Amino acid sequence: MRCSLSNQEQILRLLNGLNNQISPKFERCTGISASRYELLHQLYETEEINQSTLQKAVNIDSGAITRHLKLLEANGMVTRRRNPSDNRVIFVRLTEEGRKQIVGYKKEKISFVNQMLHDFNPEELESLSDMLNRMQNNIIEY
Amino acid sequence: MRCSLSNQEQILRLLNGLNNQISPKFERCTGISASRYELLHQLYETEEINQSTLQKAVNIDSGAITRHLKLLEANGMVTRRRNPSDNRVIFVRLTEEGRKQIVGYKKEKISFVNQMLHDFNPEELESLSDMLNRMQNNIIEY
DNA sequence: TTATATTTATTGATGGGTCAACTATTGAGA
DNA sequence: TCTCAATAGTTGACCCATCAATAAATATAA
Repeated sequence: MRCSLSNQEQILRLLNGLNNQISPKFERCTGISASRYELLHQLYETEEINQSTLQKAVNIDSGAITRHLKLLEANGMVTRRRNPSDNRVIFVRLTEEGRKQIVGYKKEKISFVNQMLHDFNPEELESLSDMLNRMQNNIIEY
Repeated sequence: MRCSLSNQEQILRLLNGLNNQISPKFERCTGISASRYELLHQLYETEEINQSTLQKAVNIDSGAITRHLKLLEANGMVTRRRNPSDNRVIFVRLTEEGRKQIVGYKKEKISFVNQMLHDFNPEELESLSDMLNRMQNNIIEY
């Protein structure tokens, strides 16, 4: 019944539950985790990028970025080199192999998303996207 | 720019990013993790409940339930006993101490959620809640 | 009854995330 | 110039989730 939960409180519960459901299913369907996919996708769109801007784009901790990239490098998906003019930063880029692989991942991702949102019309997608962004902004200072 | 991402694909990215943001912030503000809160809340609403129905309500793995409860039991928040008429199942209930504590958590949670959704009108909440549920249903078979 | 299947809970291995402490490099001001 | 602050990345400790393998109790069917 859950009658004692306000609509607002429900949202949080739904979000958390939904994410717990999505993560393993996404990975099963696509062969890659959602964060890892976003990371690769980000790399796919730019020639070369440093880790801290990558981190901001993907919304995970810099420690997590480091570990992802070390693994991807070991798997030959990515190469890294220091910025010669600033030895603190590291430039990351996809290898040829990596560029090929991500195409396959993208296909799987799209088909997963299509299923998940198959009954959403464009206005709903727009509105959902807007609301998610607003939530994120509303807690940005915490 | 992210021009190459369809609206549908964006949603998944937003959801993942949002959850990564929410989890630590929720915990900082309320003093408890979102899943743990839901678990306690569920217990708050029923006298006594067994772990497998608890698991379905909170949407996490049964292993996670076990570990949460062991910790909560160690902290004196819950008690557990076997069902005398079926020794496989374990009944869980809040202690008096637990009931007191959760009231405080609930206050913190509500204020967090109020901030996160402060600019949402009732129709939006309704619609958001509906869409999240639909997404969950759409991937239920995966 | 006895063998088999199902259900409930637990545990270990693994992966992904945070935070905080640390190193190394660069930048800026006295 | 020299010191101090800021920035980029790495690492270890920790939490929370999944999955797969297990144990124990019960249900089912031959």
